[in-house]
Amino acid sequence: MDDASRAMEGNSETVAGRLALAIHEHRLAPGTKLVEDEVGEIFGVSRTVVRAALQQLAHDRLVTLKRNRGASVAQPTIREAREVFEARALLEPRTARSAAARTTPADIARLQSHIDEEHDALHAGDAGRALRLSGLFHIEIARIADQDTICAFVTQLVARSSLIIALYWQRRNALCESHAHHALLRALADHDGDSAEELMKGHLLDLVSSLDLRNLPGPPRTLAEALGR
Amino acid sequence: MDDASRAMEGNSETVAGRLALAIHEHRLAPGTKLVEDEVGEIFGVSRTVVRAALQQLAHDRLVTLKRNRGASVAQPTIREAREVFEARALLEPRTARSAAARTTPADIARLQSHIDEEHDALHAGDAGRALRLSGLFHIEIARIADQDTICAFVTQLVARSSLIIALYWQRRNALCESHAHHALLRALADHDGDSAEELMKGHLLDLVSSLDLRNLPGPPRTLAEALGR
DNA sequence: GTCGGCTAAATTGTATACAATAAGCCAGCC
DNA sequence: GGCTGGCTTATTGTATACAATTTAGCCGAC
Repeated sequence: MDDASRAMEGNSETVAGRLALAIHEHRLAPGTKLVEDEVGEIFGVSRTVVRAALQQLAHDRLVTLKRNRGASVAQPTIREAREVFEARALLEPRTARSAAARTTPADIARLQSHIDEEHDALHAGDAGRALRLSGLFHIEIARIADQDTICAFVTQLVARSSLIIALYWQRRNALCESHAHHALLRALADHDGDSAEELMKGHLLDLVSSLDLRNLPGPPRTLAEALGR
Repeated sequence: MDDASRAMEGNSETVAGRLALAIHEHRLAPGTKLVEDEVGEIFGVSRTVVRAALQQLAHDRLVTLKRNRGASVAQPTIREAREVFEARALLEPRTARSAAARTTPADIARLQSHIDEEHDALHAGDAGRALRLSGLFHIEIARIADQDTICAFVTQLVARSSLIIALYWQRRNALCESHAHHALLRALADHDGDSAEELMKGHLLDLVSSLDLRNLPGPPRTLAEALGR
């Protein structure tokens, strides 16, 4: 707990952002207990601001908050995982279509840099960072569509997806097939709304199919595990 | 500030819920300043819990929170109003379709009671309560679809719609044409997903068209109003 | 008479103290 | 030996105290 790791701005948004980043990059595993005093000492702030940050994260479903029991990194159930991707399926394809009509060269450059950075991170072995950049790609598309409200929803869904991937990832071969993102980039550059919508729809289906959402081995193993032994 | 009006449970969710209800029923107008001490005294809790409640409402965009400047009931811009209804257009029609496949007689009864209560409230002159019940109808449909995640989004969007209606309502004739809701109820009862989706889509379009989202007379009248006089 | 800065009041931001609740632990009992 | 009971500790819930910031009003200078 050296001084370098603390002494940042004391506002709760910074703390929430740092925690969210750690969750997003899979440095904080689902189920990890987040004790207020500990977090506060790490960031050099009091419990007051830590509590505000945790409540913020709980509202985004990144953290589970039980009364008198404290906060933990959320463990989405299989049902919740399905719901998140169903919501994304409703929002993102049509949003990609809207984005295609508004994409500027600057947007293309930014998306391309995301793909490049993701590629670099993957080859550097930093899968967490790659995953986060992959999510940023989706958020960026919602931003290009100039829809703040939908962008906020997508941002939350992408963050929750990161937790879902941490729990239910199965197909370890192609971590984040940037192929799909590259194809999307092309459709956006060509202002081809039809293709963008279809590509996004297919991409999300691919994502879901890369998860193991069949049985219940993940979070609800409290009882099952105890009975199995 | 009699004792009857305070002395409820001191948790922030209760306070947030009470405030949200007041906003939803148009008893708290957009732009109203929410001073922490005042709210705390009204509900008989300390600023700590009031702050938590306000942050919660701010996350739902029902309240605007500016650093060192406090909280106010949000004043959605025209742009935000459009975005909210665009998001609803993406989420609700398809959700109504899903709901139609799962609607039970108990669901029908509950929806019917919402329509009836809305009718009663309207004839009793309680437009605020009618508006809230009208919103509950939409939320109930998302709940029937058994989609907690989408339901949470719809809940937030309905609440924000209430603020938008407070600011931009124009067509005063048919307050909440329960005709549309009644038709939707029929489609759900018949498990007619196609009709439910179409009816919901049309209903949302009607809602938007009943608003005056053209010029900028609403919230940004800070400068315009001053210049006009 | 108006503009500028200065002071005071009000309000929010943060930390800490205390109370309440839950979890862990040891002892005693069946 | 295992279980139950109360005690201890750790952690959260809430209130309050203090610091920082904004806001309003006022006085003085130009």
